[in-house]
Amino acid sequence: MTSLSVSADRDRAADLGDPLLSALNPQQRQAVLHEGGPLLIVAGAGSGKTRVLAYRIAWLLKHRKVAPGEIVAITFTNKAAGEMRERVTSLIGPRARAMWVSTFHSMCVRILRAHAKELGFTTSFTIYDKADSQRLMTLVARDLDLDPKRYPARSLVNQVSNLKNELIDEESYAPTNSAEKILAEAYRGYQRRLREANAMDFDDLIMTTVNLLQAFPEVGEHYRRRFRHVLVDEYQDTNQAQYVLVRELSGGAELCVVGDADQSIYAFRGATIRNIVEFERDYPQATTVLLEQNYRSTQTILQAANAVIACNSGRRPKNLWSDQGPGEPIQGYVADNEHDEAAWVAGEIGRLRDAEGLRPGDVAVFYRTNNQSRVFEEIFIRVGLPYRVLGGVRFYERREVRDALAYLKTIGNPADVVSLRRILNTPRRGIGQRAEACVEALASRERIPFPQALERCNEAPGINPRSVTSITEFTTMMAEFRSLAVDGAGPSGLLSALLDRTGYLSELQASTDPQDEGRVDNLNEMVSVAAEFEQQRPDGTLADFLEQVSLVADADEIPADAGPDDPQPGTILMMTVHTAKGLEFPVVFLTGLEEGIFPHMRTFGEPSELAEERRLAYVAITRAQRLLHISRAMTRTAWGQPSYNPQSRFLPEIPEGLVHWIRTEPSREQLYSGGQSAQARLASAALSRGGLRGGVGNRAVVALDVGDRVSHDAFGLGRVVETRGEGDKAEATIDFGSSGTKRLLLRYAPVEKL
DNA sequence: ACTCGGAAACTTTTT
DNA sequence: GTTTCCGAGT
Repeated sequence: MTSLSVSADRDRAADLGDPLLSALNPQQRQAVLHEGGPLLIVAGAGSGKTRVLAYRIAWLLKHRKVAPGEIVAITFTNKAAGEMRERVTSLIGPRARAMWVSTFHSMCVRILRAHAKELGFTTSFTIYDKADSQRLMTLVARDLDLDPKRYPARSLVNQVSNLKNELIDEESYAPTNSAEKILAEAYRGYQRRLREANAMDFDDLIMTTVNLLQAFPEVGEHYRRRFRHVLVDEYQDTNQAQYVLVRELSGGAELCVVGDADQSIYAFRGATIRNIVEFERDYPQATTVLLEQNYRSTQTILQAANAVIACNSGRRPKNLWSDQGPGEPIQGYVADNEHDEAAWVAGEIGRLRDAEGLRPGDVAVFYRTNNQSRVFEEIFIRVGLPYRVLGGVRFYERREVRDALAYLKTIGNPADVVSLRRILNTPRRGIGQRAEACVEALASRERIPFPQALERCNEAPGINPRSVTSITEFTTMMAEFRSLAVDGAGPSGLLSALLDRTGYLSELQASTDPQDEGRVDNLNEMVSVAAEFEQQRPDGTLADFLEQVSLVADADEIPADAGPDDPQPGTILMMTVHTAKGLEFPVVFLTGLEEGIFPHMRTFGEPSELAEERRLAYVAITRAQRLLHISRAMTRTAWGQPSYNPQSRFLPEIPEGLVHWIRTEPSREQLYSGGQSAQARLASAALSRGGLRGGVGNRAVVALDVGDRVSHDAFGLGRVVETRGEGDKAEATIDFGSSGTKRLLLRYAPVEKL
């Protein structure tokens, strides 16, 4: 669209006098008003993407005579879907409820449930998550007598997942070598078992929907006729299967996709950046709108982000800008080690709190990998700063919760063998491996499904009569639960009944393990979740409940935005950079900027993976609104051994003038004089006693020369290849043979000269 | 049938 | 260093 027509649109908006448009900048307005061909909105970080999507939908409903039922808006997260629905509702009222605003996966479940029969499933099919899939694949691999060392179930599941993301089903997969032939066999066995279990895994939800739309033309036609507008959020995160799904759905619709190639950080899950990069080739009639004005950060922060991402080659140039002015410089810190880094972060937060009333809730700490959170937790506890770690073990991944859900799944879908086998002997009721194997043998001999073999367990060859009794008791109990469900017991009633009747709850309550107390709490929470579900959806079925639980990772992990006037101090949020995507914070600490950490060691070999690490850095930087801190540690304990890491390549990519370095790489004199580090200051300030690790960094330095043979606690025997520096800074490059060649800072490395 | 101990692994994870 | 999984022992 030309700028001429933009101004024409603006005039029309003025004519209409609609306040919807006055809150938008010209590019945003163009995106909202665009009519006709496919639309690509390239939305830089913080450029008001969600607002544009919501306003566009509101505009469609209000001014273009589009009915809510003719719109489908697809997101990746439930949170994004919820936010979008809420924003549209606040713009145009409750009419918005008839729209389809959902995640890829829940949209697909909705379609699949409606057509389950055609596909050979019942409407209450079970959705398997990664853990379920892995258990199922373990069964398949055992069936095929695969060596679990050479073909771990984990790896097979991942490979199958990749194939499904490429829409290659088990029939069309053409193996070309022996390893692939094994994979093909595993794939077929896995799909057969899924069908027998009346279950689909996450990737099936997408692939099967595509197959459905393509194999049943009248079904595809139905949805193409229904949807006049298809909108897709975070388009850079779509994989091949989702790409085709969107194509199939939008055949008769106006398509609008929003995304930012520079924020594509999920390639490892199958997302392919090509979908957004090649949008204009896929859809030659496409119009592209570029949103570059940022409403989140200071110009300083944006300049840093722009400079770093510009180092990626082959990208569409984009220049984020802000009218907020330069703001404060970025604060940089080079720490001695990860404890010192954490101490600096803690000290800085304390200082900002005292000096300018910063609330902990305004602060976020980012790191590349989860294990980096520990040192921060330690120091925050010690100095008394309130914090929360995002993204640990999730509620629905806890053992007791999964057990309870497995009961519900087995009740709702008797064919679900993975859930059935999970609870068969949980809590312990004397049905061990031996008994299970006997039933399994019966199943394969009679060529009947496992649940049926369980019913006929007395026929199982070589089974212990005591096991038969236990199994009969178990199957009777499950039948009772099913009749409870048939008689109208809701999920919460069923849950309470089974937790009680199975003895699961009483076993936990009787336990002396302190962890089990929390498990009881979690199960109570589970019952509350179920009760809440019944209240919200009185006619919701057990399958509906299980669907919600399977497709909603965690409802409210991130506390609602408090806002600057909130008297609540809030808590510091700690998370990986991946988790931070889509969030924003007044003050951000981006930590661990070291080669091997960020960018991660595993990405070194692959330029495309390094480019993704850089995008990750870009995402991290653009989360900061007002003040960004960046830091790195000279040495860091990894896998129990200290290692020296040079600065991250991303650091020198930030223009020098933007960063104020509080502390740089210490000179030798400073190292000798000891002081100056945040860790040392914190220790001398006597914030606590005894907690600081005295051992680290105080090792006597071994004098080494090239050619010396050494022994290392972890790496074993090695030979010195090169030495550099002296005193506390002395390093040596040592070839450990099969353990690889390492560069070690001798002050820290546990090496002995032989 | 269960428990304990040693070996091995070990990025990121919206569904 | 920490966690997870498998196998041997009780």
